[in-house]
Amino acid sequence: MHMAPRNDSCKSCPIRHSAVCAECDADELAILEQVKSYRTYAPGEAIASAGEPLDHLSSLVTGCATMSRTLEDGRRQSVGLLLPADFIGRPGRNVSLYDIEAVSEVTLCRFERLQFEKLVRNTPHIAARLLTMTLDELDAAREMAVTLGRRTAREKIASFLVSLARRQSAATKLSVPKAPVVLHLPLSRHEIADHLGLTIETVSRQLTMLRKTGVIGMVDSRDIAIPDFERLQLEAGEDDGTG
Amino acid sequence: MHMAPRNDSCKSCPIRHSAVCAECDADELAILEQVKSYRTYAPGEAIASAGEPLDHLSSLVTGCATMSRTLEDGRRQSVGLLLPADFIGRPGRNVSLYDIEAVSEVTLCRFERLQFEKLVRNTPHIAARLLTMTLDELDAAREMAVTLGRRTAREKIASFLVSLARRQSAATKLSVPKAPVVLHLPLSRHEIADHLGLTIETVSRQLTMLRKTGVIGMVDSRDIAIPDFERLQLEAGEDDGTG
DNA sequence: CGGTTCATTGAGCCACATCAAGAAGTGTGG
DNA sequence: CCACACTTCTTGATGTGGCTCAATGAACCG
Repeated sequence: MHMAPRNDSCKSCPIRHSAVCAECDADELAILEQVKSYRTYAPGEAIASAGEPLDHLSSLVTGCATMSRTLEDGRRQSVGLLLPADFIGRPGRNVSLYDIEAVSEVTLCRFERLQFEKLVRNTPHIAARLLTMTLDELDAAREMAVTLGRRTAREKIASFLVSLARRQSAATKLSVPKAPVVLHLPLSRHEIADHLGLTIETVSRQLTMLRKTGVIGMVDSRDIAIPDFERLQLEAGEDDGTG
Repeated sequence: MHMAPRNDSCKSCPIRHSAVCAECDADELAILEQVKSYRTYAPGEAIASAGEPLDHLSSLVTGCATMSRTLEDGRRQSVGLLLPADFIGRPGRNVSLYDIEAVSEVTLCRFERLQFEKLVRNTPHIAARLLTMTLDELDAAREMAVTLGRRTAREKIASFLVSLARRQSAATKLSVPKAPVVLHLPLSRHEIADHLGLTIETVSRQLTMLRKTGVIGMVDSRDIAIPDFERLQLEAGEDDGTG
């Protein structure tokens, strides 16, 4: 629970143009500068817990986190993978419905809840951006539901790799990853399993199946080579709705 | 594809206080009155199709619809059950990502897309309400992900009944359904199966299991009696995140 | 009445879970 | 530098929840 970098300028912020502040002009940014604060979390550290108060709203600046629910008997399901620019928390609610856990070292750009809610009310650029981001998350959550409900283990793994590759290349401005060569997995097998509603053993087995059939290559257990992205999409049983 | 009631007054609208217009004042309502139009759909009729243009945004006024995706080989997964007050369509996108299908006779209160987007920009009460509703849908979609990914068939069925009972009693202002006695299922076995990532046979079997163990009673195949709501919640493996 | 659709029930099977055992990496202390 | 513990990943053997296939029943309708 260490405080992080003194307030860096928003101008040099890596998520300046993709986070909730993306549409803000210079004046609005100046206000954000005044009320924001950074905080970092170590890998494995809890950022929020289901049912507990969450009195800051934040943007994830660097690192990776998961959002999950654990049932009484220990079954866990991830409901979202948080990457840079993703927003954490819900304006209008001071309790988290999910556990949010840092997977790698995470830096958040935080706003005190009441202050941020006031900003949302008074800053149309923030409200509009927040709406757009929430709608995008909703699409992603529904896509997840299709995967969890109807895809096979193999398709789930392939889908996961595809969506990860897409998000990674979106961050580097290539909307269609032509040859991302190698994809780094931010999650362990266990975390992937929880994300896809599988067990670690099934995740491991399906990854080796994909490797043995040449769909992917494995540099090491966390780095996946994708020689043919379209073939991977095919394995994912993708149906992007444009049919 | 028949046009529905001439423009009824918003004042007598059944979803006046729960739809996207809920927070509007009299002046704002007057504007909505001018640009809205009603349309009804027969049971089974398509309201939108995945990948096809959707040039109206609407509120569902009466009836019930599903939102789903069908994969090439016919596997179908519902990603949402649309009931009165629910919003259909996404501002800023003119294509639907999902099939939306009337399950019963449906009446929509529709707005032409560009007009509505302008309203969102210029009417904070609408923008704020839309954000709140979108955040609620996001919570629901994530809850769905937990159910699809980690609950057993029996728990899925019980969860579904619980959430249906909650939504039904929310519509009638009781936040905790004390004894809703009998719950009407708006969906067929097939539609329930697609909603829960199961087959019709499993849905049928689990319903009879719940009946045989006394958790529910069946008036007929579409009407379920719930003698003890808490017991049903227990069967659902509910973990509402509050502790 | 037959035809059609929807729900239930049974028998058998299979994809994925569970249980169990290595293997490979990583960090710590001597 | 190695020995050891510990964690993560892989692989194999076996079990099972829910799917598939198939038949029957029940409601509706022309």
